[in-house]
Amino acid sequence: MAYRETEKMRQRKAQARQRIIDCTYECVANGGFRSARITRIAGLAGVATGTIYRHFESREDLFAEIFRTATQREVDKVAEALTTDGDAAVRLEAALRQFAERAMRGPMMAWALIAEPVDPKLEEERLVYRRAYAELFEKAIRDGIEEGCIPDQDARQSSTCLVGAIAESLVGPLSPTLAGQITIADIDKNKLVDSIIRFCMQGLTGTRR
Amino acid sequence: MAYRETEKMRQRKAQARQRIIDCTYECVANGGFRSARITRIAGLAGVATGTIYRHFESREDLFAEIFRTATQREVDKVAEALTTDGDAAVRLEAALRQFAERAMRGPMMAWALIAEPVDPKLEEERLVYRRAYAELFEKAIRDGIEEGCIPDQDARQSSTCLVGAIAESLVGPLSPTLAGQITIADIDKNKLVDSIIRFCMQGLTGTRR
DNA sequence: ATAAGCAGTGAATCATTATTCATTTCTTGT
DNA sequence: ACAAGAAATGAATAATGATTCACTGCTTAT
Repeated sequence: MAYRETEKMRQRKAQARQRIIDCTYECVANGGFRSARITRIAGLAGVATGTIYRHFESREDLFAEIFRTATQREVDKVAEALTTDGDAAVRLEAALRQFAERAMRGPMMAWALIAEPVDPKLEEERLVYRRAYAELFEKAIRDGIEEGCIPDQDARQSSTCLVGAIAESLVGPLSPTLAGQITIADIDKNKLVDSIIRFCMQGLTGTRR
Repeated sequence: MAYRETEKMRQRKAQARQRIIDCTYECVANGGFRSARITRIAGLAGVATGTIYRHFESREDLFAEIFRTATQREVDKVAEALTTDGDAAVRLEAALRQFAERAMRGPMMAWALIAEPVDPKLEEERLVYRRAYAELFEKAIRDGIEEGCIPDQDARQSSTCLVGAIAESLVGPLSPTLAGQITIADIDKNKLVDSIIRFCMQGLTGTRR
């Protein structure tokens, strides 16, 4: 035996893997999953197409990993927003705002995660992702019910409605035919986010403000 | 000139075309667009694959037509529900209920129309379709604002939220991996529809009931 | 009956990309 | 320096289904 995997090699491989991930992320953030061809990713990462398959089982697998990573990043941000000061209703509002605003800041990636037509395997990941958001919201709603700042309701159902209302409201503005071509003014973005949130908070609290 | 298209022939062609449409509809209602292969549709309709192309430009075109037909049927039903007696809020509630209940009655078709990943051209049709719903709701909301039974708000934005909240709430229960395998009891369906609608109506009116 | 022209046919073609794998290049321990 | 293995390569392959088109067979008007 002459060759034995060494630390240096392990690192080099890890780097290549990371480079592939980064380049895939970039491709997706640029044109969605559909347009992210293996050859293009390989080219960007400076490896041969075959090399991709030494690091990932398949294209779907690679995409699933990107999806999870990107998702986790977003979900974490929303979770973080839920830790701000204030009662549960205030925290929820902050979280909803975080969700919507981040989506508008990276529209193509948001579209890819929320609405782009994808293969069944990725679609499953997407359901997990939407569930993750819904669960965060659900928890906050329950807290609010306990605190008394949100009236009693089916927290799970309401959280699902929240995710749907936001996602639907964003799909139009995020659609890649529009995004990039039309630049949505910041003031419009704010108005959009505000009105989404008003609807959502009313839906939750049954209270106008 | 010896052959001239006659009424009989025109009808026969129209029949073939209709048969193709019907069979495509059936395929889609059974397994969504993705699984509706041209060969299968042709087989069901009792024509050769080539014949499909004498009636439709392409698969996408055929699908677009099915999509529009199926959509129109649904939108009409919702529009009809909006003509019932009562104030705008009551009418809206009836419409939302119609939307949700019909979706649960034909889950696979509903999924195909609402959530199935489809090609870009169909995706465009889908946006039109969602817009159509949103516009109906929007009109009703404006009516409600005038009547005074719904508080002043961005009707367009609210209508979008309504569509999103309902669609999202249904996606889980409609998902084809579940639908057909798990049979949702009628009582659960009713509960689901009720809680979706409660959220939506609160979101609109800012009033608990 | 016949010829002209259209409708129907379905096997063969095409297009698109992900994936493979025989070959080459690089690493390592002796 | 060398042999043993591992990693990288990328041209060739595979798989999938939509679409085509040269041909067959009806319909029609005379």
